[in-house]
Amino acid sequence: MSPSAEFLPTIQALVQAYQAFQSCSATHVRTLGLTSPQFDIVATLGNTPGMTATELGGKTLITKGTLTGVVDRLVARGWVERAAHGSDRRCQIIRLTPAGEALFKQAFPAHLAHLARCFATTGAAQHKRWQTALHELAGFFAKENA
Amino acid sequence: MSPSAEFLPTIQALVQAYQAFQSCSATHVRTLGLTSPQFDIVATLGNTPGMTATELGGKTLITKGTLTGVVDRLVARGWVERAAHGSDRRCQIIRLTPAGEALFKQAFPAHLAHLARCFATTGAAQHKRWQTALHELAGFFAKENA
DNA sequence: TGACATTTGTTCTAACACGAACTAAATTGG
DNA sequence: CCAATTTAGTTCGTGTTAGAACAAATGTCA
Repeated sequence: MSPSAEFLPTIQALVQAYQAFQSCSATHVRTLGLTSPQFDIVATLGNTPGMTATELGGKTLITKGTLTGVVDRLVARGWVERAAHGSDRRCQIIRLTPAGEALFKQAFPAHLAHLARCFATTGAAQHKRWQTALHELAGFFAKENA
Repeated sequence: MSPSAEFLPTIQALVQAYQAFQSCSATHVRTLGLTSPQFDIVATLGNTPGMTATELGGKTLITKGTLTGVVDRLVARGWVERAAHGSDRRCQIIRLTPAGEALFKQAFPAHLAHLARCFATTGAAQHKRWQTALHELAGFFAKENA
């Protein structure tokens, strides 16, 4: 059947690692009153003057169609606002409100600390190895899309 | 700000690798007329006598609440059926219909071949390294959940 | 300048995702 | 044997997701 399929365990491991991270991260983020994508956006906008939706989508890996809805909900909660772009009337600047800034200053370090606990016993060398492996792996999939 | 945060690039790389895979895989699966979870279920049920929903959810990493809906849609398309469990009336056996078997025999090798093309230039040693790295990584997140 | 193409963000549809609440069936303890 | 608990699967509410179609604004180029 399958010629060799030695790559299947790799894929399985990738999915498992991702889901384990997602579960660990999302569960904690929810205790802060946010969903994962919402946290992602607040974290990306923190300590910046704001950015366009396209730029924000690029950094957070959220599709533009999805981004509209996520930002809508953040706007509804008063953490984010849409402002006009100076020169391009198609664009908007999406940025944190003061309430959003306050949320960022509280939630971001809290979540960072949570993640740091997962990696308490790891060193820089291990991270380098992981990052190398993951970048290689991503490259093989990206290659197909081009 | 952040104490060290040397783990952030690792997480970023993990998310990127996963999304690259998802995108590459889902795009191809869609050309076969299936969504990713649907393919996952058909692939899991292929060459088996069927299994309970709990078992199926465990293998595919799909939550039971989600599984109901995905299986519903597969049943509606005539690829999957729910049968009574012999001894436990709470359980059902979820299994492929003949049409589902036919789909499996066609779609599974096709998708495997697509993935194999991504990894055409890799060897067993590289897969071993990747799998080791990913299992380590997953372990650090799973540890937190326990 | 003016037709054409590109870019930006929204809307729409279908599907997935997760937790929580729920029903029914089985299991356990006393 | 029966009450209390556990397990299996569905339903529900909210939110995310991707892709396609769309309108408005901008850019290109002859």
